[in-house]
Amino acid sequence: MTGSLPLPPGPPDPGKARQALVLSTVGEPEQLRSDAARNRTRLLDAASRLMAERGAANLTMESVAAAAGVGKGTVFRRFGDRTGLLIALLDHREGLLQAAFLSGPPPMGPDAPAAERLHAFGPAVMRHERDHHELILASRTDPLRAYAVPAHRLRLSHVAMLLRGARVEGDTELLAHTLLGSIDAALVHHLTRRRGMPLEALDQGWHDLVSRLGAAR
Amino acid sequence: MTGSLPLPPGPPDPGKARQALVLSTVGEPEQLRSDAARNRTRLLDAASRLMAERGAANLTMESVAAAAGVGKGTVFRRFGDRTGLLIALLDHREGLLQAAFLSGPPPMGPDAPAAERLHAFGPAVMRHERDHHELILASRTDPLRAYAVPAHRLRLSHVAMLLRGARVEGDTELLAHTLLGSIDAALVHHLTRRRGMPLEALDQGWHDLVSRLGAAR
DNA sequence: ACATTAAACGGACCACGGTCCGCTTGCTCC
DNA sequence: GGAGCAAGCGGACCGTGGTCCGTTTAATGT
Repeated sequence: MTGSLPLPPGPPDPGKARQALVLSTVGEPEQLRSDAARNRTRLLDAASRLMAERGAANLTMESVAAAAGVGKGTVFRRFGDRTGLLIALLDHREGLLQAAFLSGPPPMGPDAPAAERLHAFGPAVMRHERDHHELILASRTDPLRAYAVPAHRLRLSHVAMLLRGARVEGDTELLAHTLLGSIDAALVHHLTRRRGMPLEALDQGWHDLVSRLGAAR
Repeated sequence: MTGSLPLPPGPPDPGKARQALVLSTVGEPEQLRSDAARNRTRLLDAASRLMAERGAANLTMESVAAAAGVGKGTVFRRFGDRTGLLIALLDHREGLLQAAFLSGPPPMGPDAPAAERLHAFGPAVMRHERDHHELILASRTDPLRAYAVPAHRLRLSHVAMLLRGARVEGDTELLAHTLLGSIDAALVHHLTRRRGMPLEALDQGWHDLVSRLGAAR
């Protein structure tokens, strides 16, 4: 989230990085000049519409700029590059999922015991990924970039927290990475679409894995 | 491996897909016309040299073609696209690793018990990835493509086999995916380079994970 | 109101990946 | 060794991502 511009604006953030992560549910694009803010929303709307019409693969920066009625340079200034635009777009759609596990009702939300929340987390993420796979996959041009996306970092710290809450022993950060890896969008898509594995089998695999790591339901 | 051309030549493979996977240690580029074969090796040599000189990011298809003394079209004909070239290049370098776990000495090779082989597998893969991270990361443009690379499929079926050999219960294919995901090149690079985690901690995490899945050493 | 200035804008420009198609060349079969 | 032909070749061509820089504009201070 944060819609932080990849390079142009630099890091004006003095000392609240930690809070920024916690608060980074869904994008507060930090203050922009009025014209810039207006163009930002125009661009996201245009991109969203074009993607729905012609698919992510056919989404060109120039067409987005034209549809939003701005110059191409403006798109790059705002989002850094094509991937940045796609990530910003994706960001818009993470709100519900994040609300569900941060503050929603049990079993995902904070009123359920940690182990239960953990068990509920995987299936919910996989369904979210199924629903947005085109955008997610399209935004994965650079394999390293995914780890820097705030939405991913939020998931990671959330899972690590749940592991600790469920009294799972060991390096919880590493285990969280492993758990998230097992429900990675690309893997899920590969297994369900190309290999024909039903999503329920993946749910089962998730529960099995979580249990083996020591978080009984 | 197999260096099978992504699209142009089509699927002339009648009914030995399974054997092909098993045999696909390191590339037998199926029979090519003499000039094509010669150009193929020239191209791989040129690409390898240019990559060493200027880095993977600066490797352009045109420069490779020029360095090999062929036309640009030839490069695309042979490797399909840039990613195909990078994967073919990577293929060349997988030989030692594959030999080590397919037919090398214990603890990786076939003369050790399955659980022990499994424990030895992770650290070996991670070191291989560390040594070739630039090429591996550069070849990961399309997140789905990685699953289709024969080297990956070989690792997958190998790990699944070891899991069965170690009498691990459950969906071994799914578990193998999870295990491989936990030592994915991008993740390892992220954790060691960007997060400063020592590789030994990842080794430890691997042993821990394998043990929790039920393969005691 | 006006001056000042940093930020935003936009489109010409460039480099690279990928395609296309007319030409050439190495194989196979007589 | 020659004919026929599928495979290979190469470079002109095109679309798109990304950069650059001269111009415009919104905010701020007086």
